[in-house]
Amino acid sequence: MAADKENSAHRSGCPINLTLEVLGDKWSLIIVRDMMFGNRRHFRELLSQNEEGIASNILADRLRRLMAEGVISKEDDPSHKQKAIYSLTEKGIELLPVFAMIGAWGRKWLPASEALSVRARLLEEGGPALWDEFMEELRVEHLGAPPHAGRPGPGVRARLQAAFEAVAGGEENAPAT
Amino acid sequence: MAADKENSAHRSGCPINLTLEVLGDKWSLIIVRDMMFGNRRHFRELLSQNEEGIASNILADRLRRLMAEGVISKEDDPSHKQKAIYSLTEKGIELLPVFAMIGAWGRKWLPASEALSVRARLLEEGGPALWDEFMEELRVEHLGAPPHAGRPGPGVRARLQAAFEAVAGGEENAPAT
DNA sequence: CAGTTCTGATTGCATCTTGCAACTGGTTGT
DNA sequence: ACAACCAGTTGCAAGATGCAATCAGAACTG
Repeated sequence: MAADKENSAHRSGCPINLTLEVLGDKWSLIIVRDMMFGNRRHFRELLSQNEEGIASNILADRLRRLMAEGVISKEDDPSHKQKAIYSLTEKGIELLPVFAMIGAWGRKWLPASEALSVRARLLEEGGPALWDEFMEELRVEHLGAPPHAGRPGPGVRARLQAAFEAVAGGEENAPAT
Repeated sequence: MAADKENSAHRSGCPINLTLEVLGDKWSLIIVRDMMFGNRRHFRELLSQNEEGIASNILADRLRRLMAEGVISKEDDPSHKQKAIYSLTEKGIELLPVFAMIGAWGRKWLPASEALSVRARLLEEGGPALWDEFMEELRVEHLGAPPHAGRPGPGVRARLQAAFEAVAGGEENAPAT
């Protein structure tokens, strides 16, 4: 049923337009963000731990669309017959630079909260080198790629999370790890 | 001017979420794209020369929202008592890196047409240096900033347009200058 | 100076999308 | 057996979108 992906008559062949046709709504990128930076992989995690309060039918619909577009994938959780694990594909992982730029713009021009801006700031300051390191990490976690040798210490997400908690600790309840 | 920007009860203070609340729909970025890369400054130009066929009521609504958010501004055209000129603000101009990243992703992962991908490719290859040059150019055109001395030859948009026409010339009718 | 065209929009209406709350069928833990 | 948990689905109201027609004022055209 997901075989018909190309026949849906795009508005135009412009790369920006095509991207907007896939991701141009208020929820799709929020879900990818939670998977990427919050490491949420199950339906319930994406539903209940979502900062913005997504509805379950919207979540189900967007997960379906993102799968059809090949941005994420879904497998059975071997430990729980009923649990599904959602993963980013390479196509999804490579949205990281887009997030970095969007985060930088939002941090500069919109009333972003101090705590939630820390990740964006670090990602911006780290530049392409940090993005590459994070993307490598995501490939290990989501695609099962072999881990890079000679890269000890906490991963990029752990570092971003630690920085967030250092700022958020005193002002609000920190979300579960 | 837009004094009531903070009171609209955001879903969350996350920079990515806030950006999506402003630009997360299928048309807003299309309009900014046409203003930025197509140099369209009038309602009619944005309406009739739009590749994707935006409806006039949607265009009017989005122009209103983008103005309320401070991404664009509107002035009277002195030559025509009825014409309005829309301009990018600094906030709007600084969306360029976001476009560059979105364009790069769309070009790589979606079925973008050859001709319409050329601009995205050049923007990607040019990197931050080219983006800065283009943003300076936009500041001159849209904000009335003094032009940089010692930068002769065609501007960035003209170069992107020339590259587009070189590819599109043989396969389709080129849009009017 | 009448008629046509051009300007930036607005209106009505049908259809698609979104949001909320309740609910389902099955699984797991006690 | 029973409650809690899992990934969703369903029904319905409200809002957003798309299309075509229309509008009023300003500007060219003869």
